[in-house]
Amino acid sequence: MELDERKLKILKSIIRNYLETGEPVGSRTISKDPELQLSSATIRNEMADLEEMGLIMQPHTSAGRIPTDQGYRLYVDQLMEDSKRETKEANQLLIERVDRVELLLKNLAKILASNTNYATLISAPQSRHNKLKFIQLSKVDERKVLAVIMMEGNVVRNSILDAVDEVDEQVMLKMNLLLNTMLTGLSIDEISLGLIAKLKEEAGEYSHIVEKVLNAISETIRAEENDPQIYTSGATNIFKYPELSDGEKASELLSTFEEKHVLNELITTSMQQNNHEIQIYIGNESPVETMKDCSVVTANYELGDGLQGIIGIVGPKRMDYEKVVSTLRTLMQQLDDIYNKK
Amino acid sequence: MELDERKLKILKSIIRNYLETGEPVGSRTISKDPELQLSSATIRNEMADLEEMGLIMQPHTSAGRIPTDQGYRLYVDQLMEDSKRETKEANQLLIERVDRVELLLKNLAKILASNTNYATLISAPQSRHNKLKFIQLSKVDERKVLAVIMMEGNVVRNSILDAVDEVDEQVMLKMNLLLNTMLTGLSIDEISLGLIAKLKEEAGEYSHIVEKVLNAISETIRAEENDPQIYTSGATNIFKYPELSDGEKASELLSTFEEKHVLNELITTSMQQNNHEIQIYIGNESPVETMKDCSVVTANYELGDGLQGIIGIVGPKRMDYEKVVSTLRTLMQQLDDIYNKK
DNA sequence: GTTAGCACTCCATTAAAACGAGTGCTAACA
DNA sequence: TGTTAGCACTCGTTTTAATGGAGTGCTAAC
Repeated sequence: MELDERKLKILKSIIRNYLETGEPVGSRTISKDPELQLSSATIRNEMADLEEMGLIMQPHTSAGRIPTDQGYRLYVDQLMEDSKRETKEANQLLIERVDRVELLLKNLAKILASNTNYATLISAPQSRHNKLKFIQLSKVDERKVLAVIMMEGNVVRNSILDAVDEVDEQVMLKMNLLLNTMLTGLSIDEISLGLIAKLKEEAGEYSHIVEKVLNAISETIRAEENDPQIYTSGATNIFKYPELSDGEKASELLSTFEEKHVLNELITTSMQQNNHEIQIYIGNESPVETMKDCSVVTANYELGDGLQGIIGIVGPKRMDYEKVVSTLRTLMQQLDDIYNKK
Repeated sequence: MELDERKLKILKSIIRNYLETGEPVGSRTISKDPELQLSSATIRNEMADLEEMGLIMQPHTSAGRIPTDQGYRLYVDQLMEDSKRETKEANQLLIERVDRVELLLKNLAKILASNTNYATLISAPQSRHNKLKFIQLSKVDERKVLAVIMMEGNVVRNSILDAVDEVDEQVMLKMNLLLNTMLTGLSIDEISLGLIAKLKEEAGEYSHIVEKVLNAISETIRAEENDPQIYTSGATNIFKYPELSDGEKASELLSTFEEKHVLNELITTSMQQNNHEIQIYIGNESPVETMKDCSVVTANYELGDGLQGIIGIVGPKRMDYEKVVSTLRTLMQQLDDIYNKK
C-alpha cells in the first residue's frame, strides 16, 4: 500500500488532534479539518488503510483512532514542523553565565520543567575527560586532611583523607606545590602509572600521602561516574496526564525519578549518539523500562572546555513534540552562544 | 461521661485493629477480642459513648468505626505500648561513624524509608550556631578566588568569589593566615561588627577582599538557612497506602517532597521543641498543610559539637506508631552512643 | 449491667437498560 | 474510479434498578 500525500495529511491531522485532546479521534472530526475537504466516509476508508499500515489503531471497535508508536515515529521524523510559537517562553529562560555549573543545571531543570509541564532531568557533566584545575590540601585536625579538587567548569569536589601519622603544616605546603605542578591541566585519564611513580619519588618519605590523594581523586571521579549527579525537576508534572497518573504507573515512574540511578542508562545511551542532534525516544524505544508509556526528548549540551551532559524531557507519548524540541533547540543555542563563542 | 478502663480497652482494640487493616471496625470484630469478653451489643453501647466523646466516628451510618484525630492523639499519648518487636531491623541500621555528615544523613534517610515503608526526611544540621573550623582561599584564575569554608561536623562549603583586581599569591597566603587566626573557632553569630572592623584594619589595603570573604561566608550560611539541605527518601512509599495514593492527594504530597522548601516549617516547628522527646503530629496538627491526611513522627538528633537537626517519618494517620517510635528511639540511642559519648 | 433479637440504614456489587460515538459496508453518484 | 450518503452494527460508558450484607440502634428480656 502506498503512503500518498493525502494519507500523510490525514495522519498528521489525526496525531495533531490527539496530541491536543488525548482522546481517540474519529472520522467526523477529521472531515472538519479545513485542509481536507473530504467526507467522513472517505476519511474512514483512508483510516482503515493507515491502520493496516500500523500507524494508527483503535482502542476498541467503536472508538476513534489513536497513533501507534510507529505513527508517532513517522510524525516526529517527517511530519513535524518547526515551531514558531511564541518563543517568549524560551527567551525567558534568560541564562546568565553562572560560575557553578551545578547551580546552573539545577536551575535549568526547574525552568524547563515549569515551562514545558513535563518532567526534566539533566546529567551533570562527566568528569572523566575533564581537566584538573588545581588541588588543595588543608589540615582539618591531627589526623585528617581535606583535599579540595577543582576541575574545569569550576566543579569542586571535597574529600576528607585519613593520614597515617600526624600531618605537618610544612609537608602540606610542599605536597600542595608538588601535586599542582605535576597534575594541573591533566585529565583523569592522563594521569599515568609512570607519572604516579615519578610523583611518589619526588614526594620521598611522604609518598604514602601522595598515594592517598591520588586514590581520593580517582575515587571521587569514579564514584561520580557510577553514580553521576543527575538533577531532576517537575517529576510530579506527570499527574497532569491521566494516562500516566494512575496508581501503578505513576508510582513506578516517580520511583525512577526518586532513585535516579535508573536514569543512567538513558543518559549513557543518549550520550553515545555522536552528533548533537536532538533525539526522541518513543515508548519502548527508551532505554529505561519504566518509561515505556512515555516519550523522552534528549539533547546533548556542551558548556565549553568539553563539559558535556544531556538534558532530557520526559512526558506522555502525546507530548507536544514541537514545543519541546523547539524549546530545547533554543536552549542549546543560548548555551552555545554563552559558553562556546564567549 | 467517664472514660473508664473498659472504654479505653475497647478504644485501644478498635485502633489497633484499624491500624492493621485500614478498614472501619465493627462491634462484632471487637467482641471477639480475647481481652474483652463482651457481646457485640455491649460493645455497640460503649462505641456509641466513644463516638459521643469524639474519639471515633463512622464514615457512614452502617459502617464500623474509625479513629478520629482526637482518638489517635489519645492513643499515642496514653495507650501505646513500647514496642519490643524484633529490633533486628533497627540493629541492622548499623551505623558507622562517617566523616561526612551529609553522607551519613543521606544513608540514614534511605535506610529509614526502606525499614519503615514510610517517607522519610532529614534536615541537615543548622550551621548558625556551628563553629568555623577553617577557611581556605585559593586562586582559581586571574579574577576568581575559591573560598572553602569548613565547619564543625566537617561540613564543607565552597564559594567562588570575584576579585576586583588581579589576585596575588602572596596576598592570598596572608589572607588565609589572617582569616584563620581571627575567625577559627567562632560561630557565625559570634562574628561581630567590631571583629569585622578589626579584621579589615589588619588587612589594610586588601580589606575589600576580606569584605568579600565575609560576605561569602554569611551568604553561604544564610542561603543554607533559607533553603536548608533536606534529605528525603521513600516519598513514593505513599503509594502503598490507598488513602494517600489517589490522584490529587498523592500529587500534592509528592510535590511537597520534591520542592522540599515547604518542609521547612515542619523542621523549624519541630526544632523549637526544647526537649529531645519524640514528637507526633496527627493530621492537621502538622505545620505542613499538605500533610493533613498524614501523621508525622519527628525526633531531634544531635551528632555532638552542637550539630543538630530533625528526622521525620511521614505516613498515613494509621501508621504503625509503635514501630516508628521505637525505630527512631533506637536510632537516637545509637547516634548518641557513637557521637556523644565517643 | 448485659445480651439476644430485630428492624433499619446505607454502601457495594451486580445486572439490565439506554445512550451514543464511531465504524464498516453497500449502493448510488459524478 | 474515487467519493459520498445511508444504515446496521459494535462496544464502551453512563444510568437505573435490584440485591446482598455489614453494621447499627433500639427494645425487651435475663
